[in-house]
Amino acid sequence: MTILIADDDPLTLEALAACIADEGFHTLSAADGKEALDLWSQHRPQLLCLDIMMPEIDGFEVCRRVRAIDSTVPILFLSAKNEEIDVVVGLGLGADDFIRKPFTRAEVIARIRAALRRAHPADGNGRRFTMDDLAVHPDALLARRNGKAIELTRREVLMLELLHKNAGLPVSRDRFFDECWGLDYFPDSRTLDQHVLMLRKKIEQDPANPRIIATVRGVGYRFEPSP
Amino acid sequence: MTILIADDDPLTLEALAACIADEGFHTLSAADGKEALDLWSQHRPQLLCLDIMMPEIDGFEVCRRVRAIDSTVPILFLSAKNEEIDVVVGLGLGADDFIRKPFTRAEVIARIRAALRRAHPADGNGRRFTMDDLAVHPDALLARRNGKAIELTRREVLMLELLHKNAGLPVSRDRFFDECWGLDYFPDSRTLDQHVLMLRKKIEQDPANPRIIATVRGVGYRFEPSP
DNA sequence: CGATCTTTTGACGCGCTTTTGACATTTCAT
DNA sequence: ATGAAATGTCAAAAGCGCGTCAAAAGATCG
Repeated sequence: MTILIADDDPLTLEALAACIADEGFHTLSAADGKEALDLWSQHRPQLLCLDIMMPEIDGFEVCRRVRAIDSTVPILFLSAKNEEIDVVVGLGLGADDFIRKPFTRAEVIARIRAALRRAHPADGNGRRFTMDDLAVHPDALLARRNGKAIELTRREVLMLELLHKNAGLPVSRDRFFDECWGLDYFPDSRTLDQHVLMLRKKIEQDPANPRIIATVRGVGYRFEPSP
Repeated sequence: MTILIADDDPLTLEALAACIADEGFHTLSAADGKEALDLWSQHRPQLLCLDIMMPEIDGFEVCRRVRAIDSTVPILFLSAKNEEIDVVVGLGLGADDFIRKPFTRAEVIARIRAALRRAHPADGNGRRFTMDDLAVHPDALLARRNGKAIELTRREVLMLELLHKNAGLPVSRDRFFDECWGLDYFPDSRTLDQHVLMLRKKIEQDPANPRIIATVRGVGYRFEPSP
């Protein structure tokens, strides 16, 4: 698996390359947009991490030209400012994610892996877990009971994964928000309940008597595996 | 659980300490890098929140020196409004997260909890204590006798924890209110008795002859472990 | 742009938890 | 034994968390 990194600051470039290489990926390093395009056309890496601000050809332009030829390869942007992120979204460049500076090692790796999973669902096809008689395929956004498929949304899958990871223990409402939404997200009202409601309607045999997602009043919810 | 905070601005330091202490953590406050290092080596807190800009020894340097000895303790950085953070430093230093000023109370707490979860994945899972033949799982809001689950409310769990912490000693009614309700709470009437009544009904084999929660007339209640 | 799916929000009601006050019972000092 | 203070008990009231629905807002895709 090869990853192309482009950044005009040599120190950042080197640090990023080291940290990505540590995880077992091959890395290609480009110091500007032109070099990035050259390396891309020569090696066709499986993922690109582009700094936005680069001399001559900036990250946006690299993205545009790559997208003209390959509309599926995952492209992540590195950005220092919030305005830049807005631009990424606004331009509809087909960016897959952005990583805000300053970033931590763990965050970079996590976002790269997530983007790769989305791009190559086949690699994760084996990934699945069960909750009682429900088989959940997180990458396919699907669950199955008795072979019958149940479609799930991304957030629903995240919630099920979190519950499954903590089988037998209650997961607090705060943790749901932290891990399924984001550390800086604090919704006002009945958002979480609403998602639980939808989930129960989809995955419970009898949504009025939930057996997979139990309420723990004053705390949150719990998945209690059947014996 | 002890958290070290370092910031050279006394107002920020105090505000942070207050909001972290409110969540039930112990806090150590340092006004500069040197003090932070001293406190760290004396107390070995479980997490560090470091301001980056500090006189003499800055946050990065504190991190470097701590990391030289402990490579796993979570370290979060506080970064001022428009401060550009050195990406390379962040990547190389093993920073666990960055909190940008101005931050909200909820965000700080969420990031601290997330970092602690990553560092101690199993914490809370095994938390339990026994009171005679009753096994109490405080995080699950559950107690078990002979494998049979007894559901508890949060307040009931707090009361049992307090009694267990003071096994063999009477706990005054005032202390119950201080530790299970709040320091500024003074109920009018039979609130505490009522809760003891409910607890006994739930957890005593014979609620009329309580063996776990004994009354200490004129003082409060006591848990006397069986020999 | 509009169509559709997902997510968020506000209003409302139910039921569990907590609080309260009336009254019964126990305990201890006199 | 007797009365006062402390605690036990009960049932009703108050408070609050959660479930539910419908509608708005936002995202996604052609």
